[in-house]
Amino acid sequence: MRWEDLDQQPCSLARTLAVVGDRWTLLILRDCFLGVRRFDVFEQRLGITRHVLTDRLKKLVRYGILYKSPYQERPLREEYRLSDKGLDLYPVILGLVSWGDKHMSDERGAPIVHTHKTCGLHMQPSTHCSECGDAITAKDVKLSVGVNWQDHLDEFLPKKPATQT
Amino acid sequence: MRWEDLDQQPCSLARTLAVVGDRWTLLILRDCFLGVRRFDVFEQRLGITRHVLTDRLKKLVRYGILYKSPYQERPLREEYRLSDKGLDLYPVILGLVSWGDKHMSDERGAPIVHTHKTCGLHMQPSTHCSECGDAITAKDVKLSVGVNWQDHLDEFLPKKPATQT
DNA sequence: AAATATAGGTTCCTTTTTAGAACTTGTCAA
DNA sequence: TTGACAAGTTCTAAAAAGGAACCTATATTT
Repeated sequence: MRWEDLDQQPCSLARTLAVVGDRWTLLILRDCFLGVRRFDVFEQRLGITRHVLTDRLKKLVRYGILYKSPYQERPLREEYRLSDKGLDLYPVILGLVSWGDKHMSDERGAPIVHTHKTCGLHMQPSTHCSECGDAITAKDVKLSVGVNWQDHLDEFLPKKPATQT
Repeated sequence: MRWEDLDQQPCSLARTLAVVGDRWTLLILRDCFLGVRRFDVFEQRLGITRHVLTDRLKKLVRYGILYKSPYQERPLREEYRLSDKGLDLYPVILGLVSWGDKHMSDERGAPIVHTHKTCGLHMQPSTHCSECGDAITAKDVKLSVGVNWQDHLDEFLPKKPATQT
């Protein structure tokens, strides 16, 4: 299976990872959220090779997460900017950062602090139910197969269920 | 830079990606959240090679995201289970799935439906401020460098700020 | 007793990705 | 005329992943 073929899988996680699930893409997007827009700035900040950077930017444009916008002519130069689809990835980045703050940080604490403009306080993201608004954890949610996907049931559930303890 | 050296970077996103930022790890964890615990079940469901699966499971154990638990002796067999640190990754998975549901799904809709046990409704995750509880998007949050990290400022902010439009 | 099955790997070789450095193109400034 | 700049492309080498066969201890089947 070629990696990008994951975007045809009957799983939204696999489809998302087909786009952002490699070594570099989410770091590129982090820099986008920090305001980086130009090829050479990505290159210097990330230490990524030009070849891979070119490839990843093209892919992000192809999937509509970034778009190219000219900032000068003669010679034509374009910068990369987040589309609405790209901005929608913010909760994902925030989730990853928050997990890292909690589980991977050293004695100096979190490198980046998030300030909520509305209330003015330093915040961590908290995941809530879209329907009732309650905060949720893994144990509060039950997964089931969507009505149009019943024929893929065997791909979702383990073939050999783990023993319950 | 070796990939895993990212876990020393002054960025919680990079540190998190050092652990889960490769092609397979988040798909393995998805299966963990669906109840998969054994080597051969992961292998069959994912179509991953045994070599890479061995490597990723070892890494997840090394970082304390999974732990091995014996389920029989003679011969000793162990299964892989999510630790609390692993369970904390649930919001990340939910965020990625939710983005895929919105931006990568076809006419059949979301393959997996999430039911909130408390309210009984199908839900999408919603990201909120831990302090005031309001729902947030990318535009509601301002990033700044933590007090113990001021000397790394140049690594956080673009060296050549993008022109504002 | 010998052969087969099972779970969880390891080994070996091939293919694909990534790294690292040099080269390209159009334009402007010294 | 030479050099700089931005955004690539091209080349070779190294690292990672894919694919298949082999290994080990035990239990079951023939």
